[in-house]
Amino acid sequence: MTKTAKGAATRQRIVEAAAAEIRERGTVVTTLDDVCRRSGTGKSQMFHYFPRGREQLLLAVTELEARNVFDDQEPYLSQLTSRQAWRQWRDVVVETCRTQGLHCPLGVLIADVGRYSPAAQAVARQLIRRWQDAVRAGVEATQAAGEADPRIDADRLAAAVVTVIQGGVSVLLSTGSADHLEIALDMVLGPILRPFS
Amino acid sequence: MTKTAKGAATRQRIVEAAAAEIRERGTVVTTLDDVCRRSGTGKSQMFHYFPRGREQLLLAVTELEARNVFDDQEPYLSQLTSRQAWRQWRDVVVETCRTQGLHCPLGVLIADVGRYSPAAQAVARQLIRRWQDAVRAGVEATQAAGEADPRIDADRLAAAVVTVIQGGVSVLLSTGSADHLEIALDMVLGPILRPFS
DNA sequence: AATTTTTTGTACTTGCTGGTACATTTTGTC
DNA sequence: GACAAAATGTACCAGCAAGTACAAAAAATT
Repeated sequence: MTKTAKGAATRQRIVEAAAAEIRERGTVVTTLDDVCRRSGTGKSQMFHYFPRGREQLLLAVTELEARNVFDDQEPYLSQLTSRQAWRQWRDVVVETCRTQGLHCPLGVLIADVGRYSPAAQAVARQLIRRWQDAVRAGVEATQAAGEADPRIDADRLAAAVVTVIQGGVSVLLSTGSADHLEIALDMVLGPILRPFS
Repeated sequence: MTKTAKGAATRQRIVEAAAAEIRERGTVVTTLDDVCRRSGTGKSQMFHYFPRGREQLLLAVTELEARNVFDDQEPYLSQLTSRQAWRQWRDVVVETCRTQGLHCPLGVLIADVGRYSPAAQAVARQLIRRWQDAVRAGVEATQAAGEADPRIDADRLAAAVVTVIQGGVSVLLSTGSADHLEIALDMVLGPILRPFS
């Protein structure tokens, strides 16, 4: 489909425009024409690079956002070895969600897109999996460093963390407040934030 | 708008048909014609009882579902005084979500409708509030009965519980599995499920 | 029974959105 | 520079879904 550098650039512009549009206004109300306008392209390109149309574009957006979200967090996640690092990470997560508010890509992604196309659902599932793995690795590293109770089940804790984040974002979407996220995250992270004796 | 019993009945049929349709197939793909067909009415009635159209209907559905969800849970919630009752409630929540799966009205509601109309958002917010209040009352009752650690902050725990449920449903929607819900709920309920000394 | 109000049926309009057709330009290749 | 392939511009189509117009039937009111 894409054979030249120019083409690749155009394709990318389209995906990024779509992602931005969706982040700002939501999936349902974002139209292909909006995306074309924003990316400075026409329907022609649209269907040239995404022959299966809207569905295919949404999938590409989903993948892009999944990458973005993960790349954003990765540097923090890979250094979770001390209680202090955890505390910092907690703050980053809450703050990111709070400021991005309704535009939280992860929220939009999983809540919105995932439900309607099996392919996008698979992407969402994979993102959750990776996210959870990264958190689990962090827990294990902290345990290995002797900074956390070794009796903590790292994978269960990680599962709870991603669930709580997802829920917090969800509540944020309907209430506009990140309080729930903060409270629940604190509670779940409790065992690892508090010193163990 | 509605002056006679017959009219009220029709109006109700419309809302219920819409709710069912949305539960089964989702908000985005549900059309007014679908609702008319299912309720055995015509556009004429539709706009007679909901002059502001689709938006107004969705709001009515949101309110209906909010009532339903809460009425379902209320009997359980009001009797949360023993650790055993909590364990039972936990099972009911998980099981309900698991079997209802993608059709979970709460999930659909808050994730789907809430984001697009301020009015619906208000309803969602109120539902969360009531739900959280009920859980908090349960925690306090359990503490009063001497079955739970009095040092637990009831409101924070309640906030975490609703967050976790919301998140669990959200994850369920994209992964199809209720495992996350179960794990996170267990973890958050930990302090109240385990005997304290 | 007359009349006014409410309820309902039918047919239509309008606007938008995903998607297509096809011609034209640009780009890479020999 | 010729030729093929890729990229792009313009114009269009088909369908669908929200919403409207208006008249007819059914109830309520007197």
